[in-house]
Amino acid sequence: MLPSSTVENYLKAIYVGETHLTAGQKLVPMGQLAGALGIAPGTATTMVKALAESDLVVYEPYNGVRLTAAGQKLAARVLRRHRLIELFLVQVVGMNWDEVHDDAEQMEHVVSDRLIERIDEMLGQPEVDPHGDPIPTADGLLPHRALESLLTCPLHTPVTVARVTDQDAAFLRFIESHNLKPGQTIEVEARDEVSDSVRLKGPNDARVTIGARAASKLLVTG
Amino acid sequence: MLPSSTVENYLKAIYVGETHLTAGQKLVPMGQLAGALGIAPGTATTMVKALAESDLVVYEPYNGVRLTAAGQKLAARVLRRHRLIELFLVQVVGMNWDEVHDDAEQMEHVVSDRLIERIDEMLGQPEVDPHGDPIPTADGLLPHRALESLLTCPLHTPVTVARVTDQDAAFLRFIESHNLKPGQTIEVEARDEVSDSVRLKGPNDARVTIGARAASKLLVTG
DNA sequence: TCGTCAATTTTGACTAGTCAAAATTAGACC
DNA sequence: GGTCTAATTTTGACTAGTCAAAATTGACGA
Repeated sequence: MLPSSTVENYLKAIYVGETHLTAGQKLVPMGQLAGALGIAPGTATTMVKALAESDLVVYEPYNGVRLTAAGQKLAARVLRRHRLIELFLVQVVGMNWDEVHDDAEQMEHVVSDRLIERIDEMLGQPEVDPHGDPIPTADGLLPHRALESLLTCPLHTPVTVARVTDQDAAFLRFIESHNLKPGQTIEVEARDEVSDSVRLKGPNDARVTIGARAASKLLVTG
Repeated sequence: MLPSSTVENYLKAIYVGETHLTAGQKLVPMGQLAGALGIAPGTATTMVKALAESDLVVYEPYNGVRLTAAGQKLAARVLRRHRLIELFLVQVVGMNWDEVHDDAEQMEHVVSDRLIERIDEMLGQPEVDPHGDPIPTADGLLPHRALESLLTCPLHTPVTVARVTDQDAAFLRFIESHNLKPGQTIEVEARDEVSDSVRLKGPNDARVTIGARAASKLLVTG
């Protein structure tokens, strides 16, 4: 049976949740899942039990949940659709990268495989979406790149922005207005623990100082 | 409150149903509505009563249902989205006209107004979709063209195909393979009551004979 | 006027998904 | 060990949408 939008959203949230687990953890806590989906905790419990019944997840009461191979495959499929659609809306339709998330969120559940593969073809089998998030392949593999954040990359060394891990529209507009979008070359000039900030040299030698929290969301390659 | 996909589908079906009413009729019968939506008759009754409660339709028990002004506006909006999306998928994405219906059917309920208006702009405020179906304007007006079908147009006179009123993929492929798509110029050479058929001269003087039922679905302008 | 029949409505039941609030549990702390 | 707390699960209830089957209605012909 084909999964409902709701099921797809649960799987996607668990998938993403798993990638955010801190070392040693293997399960996504129910509270976190409920928070990510914006639903009541009890609802998450009920639904996850049903997902476990369908062998899409492994559920350990009071501990949390993780995807089975089948669940992973479905989640990757949804993520693939989401990211291809985002890139399509930016590249082909000409929307801004800060306004495509919601449409992609809806479309990912309804468009046909044929349309998705047509989009993939038009875009030339892209590897990343407009935010630099990797696009799972058609057979469910998520290409992994080892990236550093602006909090950990070397100082005074040119690096290229590769990924922005926050979809908030206002944040994305900030990034864009300071020429910090993926592809741009920048340099970390200084980090300051006390003020909790990072000073950057952007293109055209423009300087910006951003908070550590924001800096952690900008991933770069050397 | 924003209407659910289900409500939108009911309104759309009633809207289309109203245009198919034979002279003198003012209401769409419940059975026809249920048939068009592929649901049980009782379900249609229940839902239509709810729609009446929201002042989207006027419901006369045992007689049928019709849209109020508010219902019409919503239905036209959905139809506009559907047809713009179909044209977009053909024109921009390069899909075939016989394979866009289902995607449009789903997408019409979920894409943002912003995306729709962007599409409208890309396509240059088109008036008709790939099947020649008119696209309602943003304020809910459905441009009307007086068209004749191949059953009523003059014989031995060049006419231009303007609209194909059947979304069935096999039918559309047939039309396409015989060069009878909207825009093509053809001529009715003969009609035969007894054999229930119509003989056409297509482009390149190709001859085709089609049934009256099929002929009634091809609308032309002089 | 009456019966018949097809269309329509009503009824009762079911699924998916959700919440609020009460009950429970695991783990941390003393 | 005992206690407290925060997270989690359970419970009961609700909404939207659906169906099958029984009951009703209205129109039509005899």
